[in-house]
Amino acid sequence: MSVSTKMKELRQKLRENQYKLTPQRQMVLQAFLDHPNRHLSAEDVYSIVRDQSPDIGLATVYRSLELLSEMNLLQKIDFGDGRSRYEVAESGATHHHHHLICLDCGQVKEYDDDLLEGLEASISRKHRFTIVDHEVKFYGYCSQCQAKRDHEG
Amino acid sequence: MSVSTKMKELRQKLRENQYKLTPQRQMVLQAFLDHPNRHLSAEDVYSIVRDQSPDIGLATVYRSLELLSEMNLLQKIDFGDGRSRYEVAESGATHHHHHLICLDCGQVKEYDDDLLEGLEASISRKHRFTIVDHEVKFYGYCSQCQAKRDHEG
DNA sequence: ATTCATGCAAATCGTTTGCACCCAC
DNA sequence: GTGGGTGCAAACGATTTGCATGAAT
Repeated sequence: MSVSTKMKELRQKLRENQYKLTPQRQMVLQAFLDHPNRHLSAEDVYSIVRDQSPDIGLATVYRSLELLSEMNLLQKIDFGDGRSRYEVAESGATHHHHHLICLDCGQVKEYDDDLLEGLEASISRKHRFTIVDHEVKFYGYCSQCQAKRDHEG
Repeated sequence: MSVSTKMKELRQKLRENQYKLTPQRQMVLQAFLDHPNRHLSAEDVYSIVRDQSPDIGLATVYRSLELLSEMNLLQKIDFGDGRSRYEVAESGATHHHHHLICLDCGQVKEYDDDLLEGLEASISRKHRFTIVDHEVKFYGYCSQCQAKRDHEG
């Protein structure tokens, strides 16, 4: 649970896959550790990392994000806003959280999911489809924006 | 349920919103009626419509897709393959289907959803979030691709 | 030393937009 | 007739790629 746990995981997984441990890759992962509960886009990461290391290239950020996702250190998510976003992947394989996306302010809330595991099994059987992952998004209005809407009629 | 039902709906909704009924808009909708159970991208529609009307512009297809979605005749979906896809929207407001996406061949199967309505209510209450829509995707392997994988080990 | 990673700029791809002409109303 | 719609080409924004240099092993 210490700050360096994920970083050690990075070190180890890079070695396993014969990739090199570069400062850029560490910095990209660190950006996520420094901004928990956020869903950073490539540009977000670029701007965070550039504060510390102005010479880093945006392409390197993209390449690092892809690599970290392949190694399951990051999870790529798509909120339909035209750019990919990423978050630190949960270690436990199947049990992850999903998102409540506000259609007004764009805020993304997380919610923990337990209820879909059973559903998976029945769908899997019924459709002869081996399910390895699922993704659930709820669209609506957060309490603030809902209040706003109530006022405006 | 006849072929022209949706087309009449188009005519009516265009009028309601003071938009004009053009052959291009009709042809775009017709492309979906002629290809049921498919999830057409803008390029797909463009190539279908161009057979009949070679002078149509891709931009017009995009503009029609946007308009038809706004009027809830089409539903925009995102399978994360880098392009937006569309399908004819279900008339009943809340009850729609979801998708099983094969990670190998990319095939998309549909499945009917009944079970999430109850879930919505409890999430809505717990998170103070007014839910207006949801989207569920299951990722995995269709029976053919699963068989292939079993052979290859 | 070797191999892989980086930074930069150019290329790519889906989608959007500006504009002059055209057509549904 | 007029205002919105179209086709075309150019612009756009996110992401990818080619290539020469640089750094981790």
